Amino acid sequence: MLTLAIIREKKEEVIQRLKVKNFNAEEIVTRILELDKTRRLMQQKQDSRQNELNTISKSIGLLLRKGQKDEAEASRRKTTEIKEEIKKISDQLDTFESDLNALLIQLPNLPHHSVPAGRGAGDNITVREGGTKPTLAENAMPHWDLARKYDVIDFELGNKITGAGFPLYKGKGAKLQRALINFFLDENQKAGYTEYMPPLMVNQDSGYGTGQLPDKDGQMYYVGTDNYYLIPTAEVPVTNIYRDVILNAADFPIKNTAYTPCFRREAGSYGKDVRGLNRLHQFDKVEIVQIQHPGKSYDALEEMVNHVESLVRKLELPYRIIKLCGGDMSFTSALTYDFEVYAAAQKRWLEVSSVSNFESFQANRLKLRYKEEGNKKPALAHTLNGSSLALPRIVAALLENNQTAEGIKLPVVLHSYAGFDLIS
RNA sequence: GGAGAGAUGGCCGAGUGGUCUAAGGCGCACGCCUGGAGAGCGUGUAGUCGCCAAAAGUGGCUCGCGGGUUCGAAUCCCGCUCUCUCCGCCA
Repeated sequence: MLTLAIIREKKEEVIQRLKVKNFNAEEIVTRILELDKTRRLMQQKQDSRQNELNTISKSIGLLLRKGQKDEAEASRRKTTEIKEEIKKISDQLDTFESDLNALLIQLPNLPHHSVPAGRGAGDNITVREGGTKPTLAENAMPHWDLARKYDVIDFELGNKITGAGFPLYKGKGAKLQRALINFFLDENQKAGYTEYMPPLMVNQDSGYGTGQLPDKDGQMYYVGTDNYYLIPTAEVPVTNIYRDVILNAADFPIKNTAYTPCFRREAGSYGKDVRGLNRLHQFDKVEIVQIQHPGKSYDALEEMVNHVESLVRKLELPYRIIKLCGGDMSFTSALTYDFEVYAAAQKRWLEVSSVSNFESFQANRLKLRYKEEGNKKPALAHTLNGSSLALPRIVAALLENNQTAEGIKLPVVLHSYAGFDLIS
């Protein structure tokens, strides 16, 4: 969430910049500032009364030691009123604080200055494209038909075992998953990322830390017996490593990567969006996370984009990099680049990665800070993450784009990882 | 799942109702000493919300978390979480 400090100091700028995200913050910001002002006044009152009480208590101790019982008794009588007042103020303060917090949580992150205004996907900007779209034969099939033809993914069986959106990979289909995961992790490691294998369920604090809770709890699978959530992305556990942590400036950059299955309820999705591998309830993804010094986070973002681009190029897929407009960006992001690959049989662009800088928005919730040499107070760090990459849509594009009369030809880079070069 | 023990600062560890403003040690930083290093000596060593233009200073809060008792709680009471030991179960 945004810091109170920035709202206090740059009220108008906050309101203006949130308009880029089509968010009218005027009313909330005004109420926040009012509440904040009252809260501070009340705290002053409480602090001074508490100070009085502490002083009296101490003097009672001294009087009793000296044996002056009557004086001690007189002091004790004075405290009743003060205590009542403190109790009253502190109850009010609690209410104000939770009201204030409830409002703060509603404000989305400020978009970076370079983010274009816009309503939705139509206003996004294509930064660059790469690769070449293949020319497919007349009878080219979408990946769900190819998956059946070569018996590599069984959607019906997944349906039987669990339900829709839980495919079952088989034979070379399963091996291809493993190959892609290893390929991505190896590439990430070469780029300086440390590999993690985190828990797949997280507690409420972690869900709150990265922003999935309280608003998007309907998007996560919830294990009520133990009050845990299945992770929708490795971002949640891997970023929460640093919850309530104060780093040294010398610790930057922190670069972590993790492969995990991801679980998403995807309530409300339907139609061609969910056909085949296009949108699943369980899928595999390799994630990269960086914790950065605020002054370096945008360099890190570019570095991450370039890295993800190198992966897509090695897979020989036609792709485009898109800078999201304000209206299409997530609540928590300050700047996001999406990667899309072209699935030639569906003739659709499929999102395979989303690389974002959250600046201090997540860090504020996480209480993730760092200390600068010579600086007394800790400051919020910046967090970034991106997919590198999400598997199902990559597989969809690989199947569709590389279909030939002989079978599906894998890109060279995967041959050694998969142990085969053709699915037939 | 059953029984028991425990949670104190960066770390170890003392503290069972009132100079706890948390002893002592280790670590770290700085200074003195030294040709240099070490040893030794000295000083400092958290977070957070306020007040103050800011620094300095200063008030409140924080001894796992949340309540309670009391003029006063690290210390007493209740609830929760987590850790450890033993038993049971188990890939």
